[in-house]
Amino acid sequence: MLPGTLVSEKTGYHHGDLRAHLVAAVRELVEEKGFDGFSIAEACRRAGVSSAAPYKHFKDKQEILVAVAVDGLFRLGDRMEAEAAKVADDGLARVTAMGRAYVGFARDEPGVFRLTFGQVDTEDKREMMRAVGCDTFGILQRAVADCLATTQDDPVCQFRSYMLWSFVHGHASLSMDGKAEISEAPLEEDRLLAEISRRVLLG
Amino acid sequence: MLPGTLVSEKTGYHHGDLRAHLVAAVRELVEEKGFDGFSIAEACRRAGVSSAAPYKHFKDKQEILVAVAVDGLFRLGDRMEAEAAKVADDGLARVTAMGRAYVGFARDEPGVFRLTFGQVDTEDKREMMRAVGCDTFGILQRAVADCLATTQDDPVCQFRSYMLWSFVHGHASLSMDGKAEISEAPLEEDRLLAEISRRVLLG
DNA sequence: CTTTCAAAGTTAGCGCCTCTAACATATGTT
DNA sequence: AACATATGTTAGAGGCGCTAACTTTGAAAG
Repeated sequence: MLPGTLVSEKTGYHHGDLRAHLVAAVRELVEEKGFDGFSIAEACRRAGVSSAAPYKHFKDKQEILVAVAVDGLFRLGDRMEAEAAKVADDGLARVTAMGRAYVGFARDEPGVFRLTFGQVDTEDKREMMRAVGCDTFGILQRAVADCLATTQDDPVCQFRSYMLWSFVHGHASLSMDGKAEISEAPLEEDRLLAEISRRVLLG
Repeated sequence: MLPGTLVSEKTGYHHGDLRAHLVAAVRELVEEKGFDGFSIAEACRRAGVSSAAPYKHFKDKQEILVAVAVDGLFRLGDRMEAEAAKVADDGLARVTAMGRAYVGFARDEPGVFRLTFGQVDTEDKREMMRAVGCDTFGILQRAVADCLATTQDDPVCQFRSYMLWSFVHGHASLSMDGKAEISEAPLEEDRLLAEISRRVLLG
């Protein structure tokens, strides 16, 4: 079965697709209770299995969280591409749209966002997150290369892509839980994102 | 006694200054094990008291973490001011120096940094963090106002201060655990920070 | 100097959590 | 049909957060 298709109901003893259901349950719980403060046990109750079941699919709690984080990273990438596809064929506008998608994701799923960009303990999982993160960052890099009329491996493109990423990631993190309101400036988000893109890409 | 002076040894039954010792122990543990994955119980062992002792000083675990976060925010502010004081009387250079201090703090104390800018559950504690965060952000705002030859309450100053904060916060977060290396560009940090200040303040 | 009392420790223990071991049941291959 | 494997189960060890009830201590009040 394709991963991520939550179709099968529990067929008596076996669950059907516990792995995906668990990831979904944990995702919900991470949003509801924060990514500390939730428990695997509760996700099990929600998925209708015993609290030992997850360990047939995951080594430990950390591995489940990584699965949720990877899933989140993919959805973030999809959202960026979708938002960029909506706007006209203008490089700058597309980059701005990606920023909007990024911030929107952080605001819609703060728990997953924090998980995705939080720490990972073990080395192999860090490597996995790095690989998937690389793909997602590549989406932005392509748009920037397009905008600057250069290639993705151009150091200038990479430098500016990273600047954009920093900017948007920072704003997303700060605005997520109201820290942006420390600055009393009335923050029109669209203006901010457009300004950011302009200053980085055309400066 | 001044807060933060960890002098008194345990005098038989009473500890002397358990509150400060606990905060220090938790700070260490948050660095060692991450801010999930550590336990109050372990901090107690390290401070040489029973696992029930903390609850004479703090309502719950969350309140201890807030204390560590607030402490971290103060130290971040101090570090920013110290780094800025080192450089010549040039507004732009000072802002850059503050960025360097911010990123340095994140790299030296990633656990505390994540804690400080992570979520807080209860409303009153969120309010406390907001107040202290406001003070710290004010340090940057003053430097920016100086640089733009305007006042702190000027909307332009606030807008640009926030842009700087986003930028630096984003870079700090991403570089902390190697996510910056996703971009393969050789990142000379000083150049990056200088570029950021320039683009935001002079753009 | 004694008495008293609040502050700040202690032990005991409940309920919940993570994770393991041993056992049970379904599925699919030969 | 028989077996192997994957994926469930229950039982339970060990750890943690937090509370209740008790104890020690230092210091203020008489």
